[in-house]
Amino acid sequence: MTLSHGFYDRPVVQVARALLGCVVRHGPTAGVIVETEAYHMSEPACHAYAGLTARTSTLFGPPGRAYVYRSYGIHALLNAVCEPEDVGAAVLIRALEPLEGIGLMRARRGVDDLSSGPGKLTQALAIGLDENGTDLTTGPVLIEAPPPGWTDVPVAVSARIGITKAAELPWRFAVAGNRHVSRPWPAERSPAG
DNA sequence: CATGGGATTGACT
DNA sequence: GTCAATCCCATGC
Repeated sequence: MTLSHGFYDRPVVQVARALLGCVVRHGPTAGVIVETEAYHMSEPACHAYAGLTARTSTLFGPPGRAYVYRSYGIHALLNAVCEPEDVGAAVLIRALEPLEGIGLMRARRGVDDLSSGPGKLTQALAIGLDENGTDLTTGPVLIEAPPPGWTDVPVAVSARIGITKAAELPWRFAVAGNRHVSRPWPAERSPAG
């Protein structure tokens, strides 16, 4: 079942956590979200921190839309816009566990590592800048509720990756123990050290 | 109009 | 571990 706009009209950190186990679908290809990060206009790592510009207009738009942008001139990264209109916030989809259309995804990628990273999953699902601003409840890119077996998954939390500002915020979420995450999960601190 | 930086990935040492 | 590739956009003159 496709998620409603109301799902996204909540604090972005809450949505980032709730998206774990949900399904991203684009045409014949689909995958289960196993890693996310939250971004909010109140902290400098978020593109919306600079205010409303041509680039960030999608972030400040209504919740439930896709924010797709180009990173390092090479990769397209997929986000889900959250919180009410005029609040710049989004959840970055960082990793998927392949679910449907795996053969097509492998053909697009050319390797066996299909979607364990934000730039990889957009290539596997053929999501590009054309999808920026499209509605995640009507497509072409859809996000659906967790399938059987993916509800109430155990959640691991850590700091966000690959940023230089506000890097200390614990706004990265993943399905605990899942092997499709983008980078090795930080070892949990044990009493023995 | 010129310049600088970035929420990444892949290849190489 | 280190480093280059490469496009869009924000900023400054």
